[in-house]
Amino acid sequence: MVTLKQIAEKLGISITTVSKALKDYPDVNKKTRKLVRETASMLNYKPNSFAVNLRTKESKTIGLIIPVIVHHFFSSVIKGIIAQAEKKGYLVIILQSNESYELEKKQIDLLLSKRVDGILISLANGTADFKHLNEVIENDTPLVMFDKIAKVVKCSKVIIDDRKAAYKATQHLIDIGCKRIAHFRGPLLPQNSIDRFLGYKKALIDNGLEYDASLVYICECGDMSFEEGKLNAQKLLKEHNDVDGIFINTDLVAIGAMTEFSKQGVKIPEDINIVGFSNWFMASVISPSLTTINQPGLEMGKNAFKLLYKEIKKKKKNSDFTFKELILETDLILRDSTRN
Amino acid sequence: MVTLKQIAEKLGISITTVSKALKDYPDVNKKTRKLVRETASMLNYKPNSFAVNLRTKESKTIGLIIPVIVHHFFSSVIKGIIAQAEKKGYLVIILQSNESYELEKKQIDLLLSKRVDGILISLANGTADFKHLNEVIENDTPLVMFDKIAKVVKCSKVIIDDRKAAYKATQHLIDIGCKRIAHFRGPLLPQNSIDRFLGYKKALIDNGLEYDASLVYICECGDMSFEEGKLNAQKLLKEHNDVDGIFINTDLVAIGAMTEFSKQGVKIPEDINIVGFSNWFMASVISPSLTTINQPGLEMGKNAFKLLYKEIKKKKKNSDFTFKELILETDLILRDSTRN
DNA sequence: CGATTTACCGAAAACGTTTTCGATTAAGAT
DNA sequence: ATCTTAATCGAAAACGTTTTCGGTAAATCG
Repeated sequence: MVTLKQIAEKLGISITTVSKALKDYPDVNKKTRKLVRETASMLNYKPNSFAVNLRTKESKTIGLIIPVIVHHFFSSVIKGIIAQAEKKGYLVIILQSNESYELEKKQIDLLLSKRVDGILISLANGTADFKHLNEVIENDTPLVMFDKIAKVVKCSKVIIDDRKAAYKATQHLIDIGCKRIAHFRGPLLPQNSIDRFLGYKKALIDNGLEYDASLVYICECGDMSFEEGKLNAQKLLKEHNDVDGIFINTDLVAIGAMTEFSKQGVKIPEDINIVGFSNWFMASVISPSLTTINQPGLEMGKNAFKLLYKEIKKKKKNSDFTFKELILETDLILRDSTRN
Repeated sequence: MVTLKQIAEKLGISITTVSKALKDYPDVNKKTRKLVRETASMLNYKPNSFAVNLRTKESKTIGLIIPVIVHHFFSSVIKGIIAQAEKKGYLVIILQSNESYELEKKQIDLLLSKRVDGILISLANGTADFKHLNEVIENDTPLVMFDKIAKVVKCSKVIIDDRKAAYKATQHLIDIGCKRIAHFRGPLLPQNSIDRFLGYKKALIDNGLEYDASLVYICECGDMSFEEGKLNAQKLLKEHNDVDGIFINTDLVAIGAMTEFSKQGVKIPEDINIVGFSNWFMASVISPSLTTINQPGLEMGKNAFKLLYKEIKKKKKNSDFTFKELILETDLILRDSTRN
């Protein structure tokens, strides 16, 4: 591997001058600059990034912690982040927390010890304690959270208005005439889950419908899944035969439920109307296609990186920075799982 | 940020001793070792990885270049790689080539200049030139390719036997009585596409069926997609009314085709039997569910990293290394899109 | 008791940059 | 001829670690 020193020796000048020439410093002769550049590219010189990192105290690398990777929404977010980061010359290290708080903690530590320039995170469902995140902030490492966030932590965030979106979804069910609307809410903890539930509840009450807690199905299992949808559908059919609409926390669960319903001869949307959440690609492809809320993963990823980037820049200039909370718009996408 | 120097000063000993104590060198007194460890953790010391990298000439980081991220198979591969890497203390930087040869080239350069310890890559559909890959090898950076590989390049590889799998898929169509079997082969270039086509062709010939080139549909567009399936299905219906089976290059295209068929009143599997490829999760969920070939993404990712890791280790020890080509098993998964 | 071994410690070089601060020379001004 | 200014270069420190190689003192041995 060729170094500045080798170029310097070959040209009979100092390392300093070579370094400055390559960075186009005005205090080196234009002819020398040209000469240096030429021999550098001739020798295929590439700066040793380890040395550069050490000297400049930055690695042009950020860390990303995400609950799951094999997931339409999250992989879209990843794509958005990587695309935006590449534009600004940043690389991204990806870690999967697997919805585990313990792993998440370790991974934060790992990233801090690697001295990444910033951290992007979407929380695991289980994290209720935020010491590790505050450690990042105390460490003076820029941090931005997206989608699954903790409101308490003082950092920038990019989210959707889950409550509003859930309200919109439920309102749609009411508008098309549903009277008994159930809700599959998924796990208890994450803020999204809570907010979507609250939006659902508020829509019912605002429209003069009774809120019945027995119509809300919680997921005991750790991860949202197809199976969960099937199980909840089975339970629902046993316990309530008057339900005519369901607002379901996430598309995959909705698809599981639909599979179970069609297996048991329950017609969608004739017998039960279903609205999902996220707009997975799959939702447009199954039959009947699934009415759902569009969750803009790509945009979320891009914006999360943009916020992080701003903070990194500010930190470098030592100017102070105020946290932003960005709320992205969502749309209700009408399809065949709800009647018009 | 606390450094070795600060610990040394606090304890009145040398930097050397502190460093050695933290690495449990036998030539430092056990009491000193303990003392150093304690004050280090008290001061929350974390080694400066920039300095460590520079000194040890390794970053414990590998690069991964992948054509697309939002993709069931590829995101599974990513998960496998990350999981395995984490076990061995490696981090992974992910880049998306977006099926573009130009981008792929730039990204290779980027990773080399970042001095990653190794590179994992699945080729873009368009890459027919392999200079950039040979550059990696000349650079003495361990390289392993997976799934979309170039046979010519001298490095380790992990793949499936696309030809055999395609043969198996086509044989299944023949076994259930299909006489006119079409093939949607996707783009021309990548090796997988070629091999799957060859497997399809060989199965026909081995079974005494005529190979008809007009039954093979190529994709003009760059990326395999749902739309491509629809388009090909439309064309097929116009051009050939006697086709009773199709082997389709990838599940997403198959699902697009099925959507078009059911829209046009063609019944599956009664009128046309369909076999896909990859076993996307979606394939099990749509109706009718899709018979397909199981492509073990997670395993592929894990094994790709394992091979890379071995090579990295060997390189460190300066012992020589022979490239391995790992071929993973695939299964035909019978579902409702083919009759039994 | 002198010689050898053992246990423990530290000085210093090295990794390859970046950047500050002088130094030198030549040109221009007086 | 002297002084100022501009143009061009380089020495050296610094970033924080790892590791080699000696050095000292105490312990062991003959």
